Amino acid sequence: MARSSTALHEQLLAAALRLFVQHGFRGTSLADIAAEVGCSKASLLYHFSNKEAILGELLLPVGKEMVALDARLADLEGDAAVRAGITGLVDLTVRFRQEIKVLFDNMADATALREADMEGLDGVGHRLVGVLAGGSSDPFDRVAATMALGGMFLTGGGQLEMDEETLREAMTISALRTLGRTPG
Amino acid sequence: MARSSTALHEQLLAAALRLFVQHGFRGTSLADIAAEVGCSKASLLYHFSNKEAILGELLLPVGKEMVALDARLADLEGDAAVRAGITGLVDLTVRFRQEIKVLFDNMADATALREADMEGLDGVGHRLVGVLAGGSSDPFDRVAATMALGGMFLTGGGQLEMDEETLREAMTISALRTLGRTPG
DNA sequence: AGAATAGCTGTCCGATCGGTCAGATCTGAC
DNA sequence: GTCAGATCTGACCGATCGGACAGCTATTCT
Repeated sequence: MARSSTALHEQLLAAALRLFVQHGFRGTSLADIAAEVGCSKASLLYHFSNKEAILGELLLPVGKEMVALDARLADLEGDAAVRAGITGLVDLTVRFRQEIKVLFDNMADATALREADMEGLDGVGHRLVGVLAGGSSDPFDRVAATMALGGMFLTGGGQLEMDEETLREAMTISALRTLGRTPG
Repeated sequence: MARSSTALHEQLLAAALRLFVQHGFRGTSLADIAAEVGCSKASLLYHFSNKEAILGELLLPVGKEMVALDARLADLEGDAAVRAGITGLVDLTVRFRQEIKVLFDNMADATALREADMEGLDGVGHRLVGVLAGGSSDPFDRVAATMALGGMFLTGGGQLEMDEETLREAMTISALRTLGRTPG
């Protein structure tokens, strides 16, 4: 077979993601990942320089998109910012269900992300809460914003099996409600 | 000093909780916990038969109260069940902020809980979603319920520093909104 | 055909981890 | 004082982990 090597690389990534979601980063050994795809541990370390590199390659796309969303929201204000924030977060959540769970579980371990150009990722959580709270620093608004944000992440990471369209709509409307805003 | 031994026992529990929240169960070593309170690893293992026993002693109270809440809700129906569910969850979340985070991070590892009389804990999450969804199996309702539930757990586990009364009120109202219900 | 390169593996290593154990120290009861 | 039991500790052990390395194989290029 011609490009079976590249195939293995992505098989390993998929297996790692699966195992990281199930057992956590620290709860998954290199041997586990290798065994999942039926290759040797040494072969795994041929494709990835070390364990953190797997995590990095897995989370870099999500991280980049979160930072991009964050930057996009910085130009907006008030109601427009809140709605754009929810739309963007719902989109991210639906597209990267498992990755987001892994990302937030292992934020502290993901040194690889910070060693990339991802320093911007650190404060993104707090800034998103700020946006969803409509810029308000009122405790009530911030709790609502944190709940909307947390709920989306947990719903996305959860094993809810339903068609993407319904999930998007349900998450959007529920989040708007949590923030005390009417849909539309 | 008289009962310094009992004091050490609880110092160890507090240190373990702190470290489990920060670095996770697997990311915390027995040596870390012992060092945090300045005693030897062997002394730690004198107070707790093994690492899981620490987790168990830390999570058993929360687990019991979650099962108790679950049982209490089983007798209710409709709107009353939803509101009692939210009240109960808010109460639990406020009282056991950190423990809940640890509980959900390490549900799979917490064999100790299942070895206690806590088998009832397994399905409690799904049942609570069912209650908050008002018994409905509509996908929309279940997403909203999951978001309200997830939001509360994440808000509670988060490091939001605010007075307990405000937090209770904000969480209750936000959760009711998420579920499309009017407060009061 | 032969060289070179990429892909893959078995084997080994140092570090760390959870846990054991025999013994030191301390305490209160008599 | 001394005895018993509780508390605490240093030293040690087997297992596991992340990672290094030298070599095997197959493909591709000249």
